[in-house]
Amino acid sequence: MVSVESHCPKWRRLPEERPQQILVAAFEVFGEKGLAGARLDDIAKRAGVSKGTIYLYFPNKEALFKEMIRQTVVAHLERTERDYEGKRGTAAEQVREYMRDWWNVARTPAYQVVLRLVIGELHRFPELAEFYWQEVILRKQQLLHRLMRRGVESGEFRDIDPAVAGRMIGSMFAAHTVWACSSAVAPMLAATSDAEQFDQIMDFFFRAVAPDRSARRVRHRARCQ
Amino acid sequence: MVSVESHCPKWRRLPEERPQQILVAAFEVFGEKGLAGARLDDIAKRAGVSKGTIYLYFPNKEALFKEMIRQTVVAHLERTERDYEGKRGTAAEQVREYMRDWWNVARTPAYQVVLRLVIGELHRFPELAEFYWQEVILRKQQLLHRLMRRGVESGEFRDIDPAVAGRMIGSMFAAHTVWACSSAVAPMLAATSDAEQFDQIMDFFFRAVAPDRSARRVRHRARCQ
Amino acid sequence: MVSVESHCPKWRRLPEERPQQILVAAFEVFGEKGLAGARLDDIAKRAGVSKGTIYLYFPNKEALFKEMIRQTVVAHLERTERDYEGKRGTAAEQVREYMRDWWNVARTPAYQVVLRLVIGELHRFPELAEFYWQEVILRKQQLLHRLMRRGVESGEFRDIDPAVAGRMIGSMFAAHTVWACSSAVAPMLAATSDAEQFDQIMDFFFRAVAPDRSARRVRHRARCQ
Amino acid sequence: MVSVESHCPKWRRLPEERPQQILVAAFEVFGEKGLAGARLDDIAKRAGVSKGTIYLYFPNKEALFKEMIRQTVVAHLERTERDYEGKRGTAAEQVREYMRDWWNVARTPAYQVVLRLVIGELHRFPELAEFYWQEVILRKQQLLHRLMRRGVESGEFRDIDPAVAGRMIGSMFAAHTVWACSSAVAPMLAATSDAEQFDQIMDFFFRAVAPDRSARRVRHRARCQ
DNA sequence: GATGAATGAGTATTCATTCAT
DNA sequence: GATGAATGAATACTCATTCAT
Repeated sequence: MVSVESHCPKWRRLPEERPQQILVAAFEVFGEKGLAGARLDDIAKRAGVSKGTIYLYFPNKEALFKEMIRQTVVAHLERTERDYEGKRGTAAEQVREYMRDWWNVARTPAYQVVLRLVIGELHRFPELAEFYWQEVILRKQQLLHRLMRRGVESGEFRDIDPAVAGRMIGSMFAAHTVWACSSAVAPMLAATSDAEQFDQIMDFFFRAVAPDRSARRVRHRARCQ
Repeated sequence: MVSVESHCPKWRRLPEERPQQILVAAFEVFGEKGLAGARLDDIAKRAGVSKGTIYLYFPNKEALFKEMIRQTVVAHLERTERDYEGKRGTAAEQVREYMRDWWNVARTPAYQVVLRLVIGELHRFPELAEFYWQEVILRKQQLLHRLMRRGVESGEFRDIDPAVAGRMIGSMFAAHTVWACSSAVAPMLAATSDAEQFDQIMDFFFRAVAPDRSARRVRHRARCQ
Repeated sequence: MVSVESHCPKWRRLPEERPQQILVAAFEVFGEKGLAGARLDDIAKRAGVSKGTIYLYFPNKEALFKEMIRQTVVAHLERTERDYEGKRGTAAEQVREYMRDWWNVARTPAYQVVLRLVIGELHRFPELAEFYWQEVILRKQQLLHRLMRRGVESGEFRDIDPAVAGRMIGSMFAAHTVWACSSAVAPMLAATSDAEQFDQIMDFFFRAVAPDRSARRVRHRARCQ
Repeated sequence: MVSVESHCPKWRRLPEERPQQILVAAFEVFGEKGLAGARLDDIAKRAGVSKGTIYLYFPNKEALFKEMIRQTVVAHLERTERDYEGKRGTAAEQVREYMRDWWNVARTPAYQVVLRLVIGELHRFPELAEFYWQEVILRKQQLLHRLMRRGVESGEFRDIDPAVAGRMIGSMFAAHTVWACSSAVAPMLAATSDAEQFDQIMDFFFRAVAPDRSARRVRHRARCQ
């Protein structure tokens, strides 16, 4: 978890855990109420500090919100980002393992809160959106691309564009994650356990990328770069 | 399009087009600012009525928001909901046609606005979420289930659980739609045209539900329609 | 008294006397507390309106302050600005009459409040300072210049630079006026009635501009232009 | 310069130059922002101490303000207050010399800052106003009275009430000084140099107090000193 | 019906003051 | 003594809601 002052030198030195307390409280309250709905009073109360103290560490409500997103996402990244390419196993095994990690993280209440906030309010903070894109989505997709490409080369997968494959599995994961935390569509998943959902997605995915019947070996084509 | 007073008898008769003007304006402003960020002044101004007039037709801001969602969704339903079972063609053809309709609707700016609002704020309005579930998601899924079941029975598709298949294609559609309107992940789709995205999803889907190797061949038609 | 909306079209139509009520209350509170010390709650209470109503007519506290100054000064101008040149009488008589008008106005509590505010806070509002200079000080001085010049030409006064004469009598008036409302120096004037003060100033002034002993007629010199 | 603790025993011993540092910083900040506009943070920062340290030497912001005024004024007094009665020269010469000293001091930026603060905010601090009256104004006027009385007795001046003469020249000086530092009326003085202004005031003054025509001639010396 | 002036509760933000270290 | 983190009362400003016209 990256500490606060590494991002913005204008915030004062943290005299212990104050910024973390505040961010934790902010996470809860923003998660419940959204950006506009959250009251600084509530955040302060939940953090066990006074309202003024928040302003000692964050210049305003928006900065607090953005830092909360940033830090949660960073924490998430650090928890999931490992080098899967150095690992042993078939490409399929690696993809499955990587997606399982992602799935586990995505089941986290914290992740779901961030996800809802990201979808609902990120478009108002372009730099934050850019950060999210660069550090979260792009990195995830790039790793997936590498794994898929290896699988294509080894003949485990058919000759699918890795970017398309990454997007497809990403889309299924993202939607299932949002649905899981959205009351509106939760009933759709009610009868299916988390583990089943994961297996269903992976099974669906592997079938879609399974090698064509006739060709075990795939020719490297131009678009695979 | 369902008229306003059918939902709530306490709203007065519509004496021309007042409620529609207001809802249209509300749609724009809520879409830009979200529920909490939208100001009734702005909605009134954009609707060309006075702020007080809004209260002649809607008891408060939340009701206006809910009615806007409801009506947009209803309009959307009416535009897409047709009986695909009576149609001719293979199950795959019918699925593809149905999904194309859905895709076209989902590309609509209006739909994307609703989608963002739904994800961000629907959890605060349980009855609305219930309505959304019943009238949008469930109906869509049930139709898909029927089409899938027919395809399975006819041997066009492998023996997949129709609910799972519906969920998978739904998840891909939903995520691609959200992404298209979310600045955070928009770059991921930038290089791919709408038509390509649709084809990629459908191709991916049909491969995943294709009958097993040993079973009878399914005629794949030129997938560029 | 110039009405409010003639200055700034962005303020809404005044639906009777609302802006005046507010300005009158603002005048009192600002006069007692100064710009920073005045609370909008107090102004609203004293005006008999709610706090929000103030914002219906004035975009913020500063604008209210500035408008109050502007309007008081304008009112003052309209009360004093007459054409003294068309009047009959010697230049000395006209000067005396004009200064008496000024004196009377300057004794007004309102004027003293404005004066203190002007000296204390005007330097933060350059446009307002410019307005004050153009509309109040410059106009007064220019009229004085004309009167003095006539007196010099007619031989009633010695060949004094009208600008200097205007500045001198202005300085005495200004200081006496500030002193009268300043607790710090009020004791200095305590023993002297208003009428006496006026007579003393005028007597002092006329002696200082009295023609030189030897010359009844004054030669027009270059600097009198 | 009167040291701090002679005024208020509750302030602790000065352990070097701390209080002076603070007062100097306070002078600058109060001068720029006024009483209410000045922030203790800024004063502390400019003094190079922590905010808490200010409270070691001054019980609160107002006391700091008052002490600053007091000390500036005292310093001013000590710089100008000399015994002019023991000096040689005519009364007119002594008046001129005394006024020149005053004028020089009044041109000081520091004095102008104090002047603005005094006019704008002194009315809220009656004891400070009393102090100002006793120590600044009264002492100045009394010395002027003595000089004037001597001049009247010697026939240099006409038989004018010394208090009135003192008030008149004081009023001209005060106003010119305020004007010089007030953006609102600064243009009025722009074309006239400091030295010219002084000469104009003194010339105007000496003419107004010159002995009547019939009385004995007063030697007017080259008024350009 | 329609208006828009009026309301006042609600909230972000500031800053003088305190006090544990 | 000195610090500066913490406090929370104070206050400008907003905006959903009401209601007299």
